[in-house]
Amino acid sequence: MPDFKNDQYGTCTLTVERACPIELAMHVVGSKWKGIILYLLSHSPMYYNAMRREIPGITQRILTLQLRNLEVDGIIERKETNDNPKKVLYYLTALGEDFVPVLKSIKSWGNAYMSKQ
Amino acid sequence: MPDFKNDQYGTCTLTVERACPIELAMHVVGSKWKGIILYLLSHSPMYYNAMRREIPGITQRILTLQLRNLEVDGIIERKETNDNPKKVLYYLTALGEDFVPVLKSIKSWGNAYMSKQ
DNA sequence: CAGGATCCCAAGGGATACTG
DNA sequence: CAGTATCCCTTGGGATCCTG
Repeated sequence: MPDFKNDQYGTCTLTVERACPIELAMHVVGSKWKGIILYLLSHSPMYYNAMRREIPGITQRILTLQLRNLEVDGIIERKETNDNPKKVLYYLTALGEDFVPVLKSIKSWGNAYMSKQ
Repeated sequence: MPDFKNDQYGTCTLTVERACPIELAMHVVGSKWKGIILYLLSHSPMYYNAMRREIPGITQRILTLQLRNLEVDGIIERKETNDNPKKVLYYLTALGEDFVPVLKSIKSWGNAYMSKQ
């Protein structure tokens, strides 16, 4: 888990709220790829390469990086199998599952947005 | 309005969906400050400097930049008064209003996240 | 009051090659 | 299969000063 006492979120100065749940949420999930990754995992746990195939534009480095970030932030977990070659399964934590409804509302708004262009 | 035919969202290659409403939504609102800005505007229209005061960490350049982006993307609108010196009022469009429930769910998840640290 | 202009920096992201 | 290792580049964001 990250140490929020020692980063920007520990000393958030926004006056409308005593803290910044929105900025915090944006920090955790608001990158180019995290939304898609979480959307995939909201349907079922997935192995690394399966995820890669479902997100054609992403590179291995970036996918691994984003997965690590989500893991550190407690949104997902990874589990290695004993197979050879080994496989790594990624899945949502309880916190990650809690985010699924948020993701759904983001998705439906995105769809409405696209239809209005 | 941006020309989505000529950017990445026009040729999105994600296979799970024919298009990427989530990536699109993240693109539109997923920056460090946009969430806060929209949250403020969800309560009431605001003048430029009032917004600045409510978001202490932001610089003028960045605030203006984010407001311009949101305006181009059709999420907010700006209206100048005839006062001297002039004032500029920012407020949500219908599309922006549609995003408010999304923002609320993001906020409540963020609060839950913070309480679990 | 609501910005524009300039300069600068760090982070996120991308391309490619390699490996236990 | 699931990553590392390098190298590079663009973008978001920040600091400071100036203005109609």
